[in-house]
Amino acid sequence: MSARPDRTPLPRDFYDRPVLAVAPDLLGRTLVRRTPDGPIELRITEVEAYEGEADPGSHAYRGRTARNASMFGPPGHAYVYFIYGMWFSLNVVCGPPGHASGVLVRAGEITVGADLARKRRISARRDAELAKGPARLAAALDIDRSLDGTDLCAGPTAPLSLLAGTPTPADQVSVGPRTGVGGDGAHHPYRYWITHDPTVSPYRAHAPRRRST
DNA sequence: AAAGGGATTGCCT
DNA sequence: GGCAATCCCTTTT
Repeated sequence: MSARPDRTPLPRDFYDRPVLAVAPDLLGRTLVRRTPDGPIELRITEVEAYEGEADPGSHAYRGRTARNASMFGPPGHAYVYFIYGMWFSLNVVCGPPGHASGVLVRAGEITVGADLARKRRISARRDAELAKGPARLAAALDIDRSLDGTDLCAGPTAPLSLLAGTPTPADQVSVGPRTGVGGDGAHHPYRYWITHDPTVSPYRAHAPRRRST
């Protein structure tokens, strides 16, 4: 028999570690989004690590701005950013204060409130597509910039929390290069997912860039 | 299954 | 001004 998911919030010190330790440890954890209509819960199946100011692929690379301020704050908080004119994505801030590292939550399985998620994800054909990809995940859970900076360790009245859930054994975790980042960083073990999980987003190589005229 | 282009706003140089 | 940690639809294999 499998153990029931642990409903205890992950403690602050869970996040106060190097991002490459935190990222794979987030797989299988439970993200809870509390909406006026009811809770939506998601089991995390895919994540990507961003190593702060030293990482060319990170939003923190060019230093602190109003947009990325949450990444420079204390660990265990959300960093939500707006991208491509229409989408939001959720990051979990980790590492000691000032490191500005975080984990992009890329995909997951909706375990509670699929009916609520589906209202915001009309185009999803199957339940596995509800949160397959970072912007889809944010849409399914009704996450936008108003949740930027949310304390993920807070109690059951918080709009967004991260519970211990069920950690994923190392032999069920796959590792690969990040999407969209070339050069040296491409070889680092930055992207983690639960092997063979149907909710993991398909790998896409870096899109070839078109020349401007 | 894979690949390409359009959508659409905010941010940084 | 140009691009961005993307998605979705269409076209092609």
